[in-house]
Amino acid sequence: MPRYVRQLDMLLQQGMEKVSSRELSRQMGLTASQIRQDFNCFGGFGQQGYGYNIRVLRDGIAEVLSIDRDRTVIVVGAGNLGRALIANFNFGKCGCRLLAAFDTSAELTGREVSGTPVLPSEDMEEFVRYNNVDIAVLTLPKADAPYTAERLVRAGIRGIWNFTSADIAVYGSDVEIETVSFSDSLRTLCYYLGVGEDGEEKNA
Amino acid sequence: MPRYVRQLDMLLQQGMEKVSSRELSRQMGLTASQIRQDFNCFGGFGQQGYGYNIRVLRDGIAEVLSIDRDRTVIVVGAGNLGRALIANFNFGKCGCRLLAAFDTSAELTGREVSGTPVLPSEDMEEFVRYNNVDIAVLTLPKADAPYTAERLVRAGIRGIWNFTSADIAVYGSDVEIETVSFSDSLRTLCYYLGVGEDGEEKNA
DNA sequence: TAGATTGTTAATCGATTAACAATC
DNA sequence: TAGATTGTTAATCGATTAACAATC
Repeated sequence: MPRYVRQLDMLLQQGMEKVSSRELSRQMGLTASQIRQDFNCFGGFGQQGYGYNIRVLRDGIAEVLSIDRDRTVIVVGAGNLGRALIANFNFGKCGCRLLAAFDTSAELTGREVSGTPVLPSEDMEEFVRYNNVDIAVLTLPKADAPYTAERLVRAGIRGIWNFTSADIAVYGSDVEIETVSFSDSLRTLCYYLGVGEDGEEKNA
Repeated sequence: MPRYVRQLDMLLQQGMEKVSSRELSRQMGLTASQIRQDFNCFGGFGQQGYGYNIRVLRDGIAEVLSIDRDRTVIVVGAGNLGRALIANFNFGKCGCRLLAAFDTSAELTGREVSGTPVLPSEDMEEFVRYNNVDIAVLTLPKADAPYTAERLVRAGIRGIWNFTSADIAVYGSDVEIETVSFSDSLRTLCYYLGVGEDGEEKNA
């Protein structure tokens, strides 16, 4: 579903105003049928004989998906990955506002990265409580992840965007966890490479 | 599917030898039924009344998925994200071998990052051809992605692991593309946060 | 033999597709 | 009116689940 938002954003950027299910189907590799059905679940945004107004549709989906709700975010771990996200990732595009980053290293704290302050890890809980932070981005060493996640949950975090390969279990609390698994993704790619090599099915 | 490999690897690391479908189902949040069915597609690895030998099962799945085939990899773009992957991501775990990184910046080229040489972008095509590189990791600015992808494809790359938000279209060639979309992932997280807030369905 | 757990079939469920009437 | 394109229903397909006999 988020793919729709992404694609529609892209079309908006290109200055397009309307799009038909058929056109989108070509762009996204889905059936027109499926797209119409999906959009219809969200309530009727289309107009027969015309198509969909991209702006209206995009905001409608974002609304249903509760994107664009101005979530507050902190990055925990200002290593290469953390800094990459701070500097290059557009949090605003997802309705999120990055408030600060945290790190344990004295070398990093006190500085700013692309306008985002890097604060000492000790202040994290207080910051989360005081600023009512919604989401924590975990970009720290795997070993520190479970412990840090626990601290965040206790401080009242609502969602964890987990970039470590540690699997974060948060029993009992209703904190949402979204894990970005690089190895799953790379393995998927390797799998398709393999399929391409063999003649589809078996071929010892 | 790659999740199975990841979970089994984890169990191996913990020194476990066997696992039952029921146990795995609890760990992974799936039905035991589903797991048995999945594993059966790969050929019978289990033993009634005993369970599955983790080692045998893991290698069996990896075999079918054509993981562990010793793919060669280069990282294209040695910015924060590229360096984060070079330094922290375990390519070997996915059956991949990182050969080199490439960048346009003279400041970076010639150096090494965690033992991986960073080479000038001009040499990329030759390197890909000469070393028969399978996979290119795109961790460069979005604007440079399409052009660079084209160069790689012409040089004979077989798969692209795309970390940019550009969508890489490779018409005509059979190059596999796997895109890691941070914004899709974050939006998914935001969506679930929203669902948690409302009383499930409608609740204006 | 008794207990555990798989392999496999049949039943259920949901998602995708095809088709077409409704309507702009 | 004619053309385009949606909204929506019905048909198809595949994936998930439940159940149980086979067997270690």
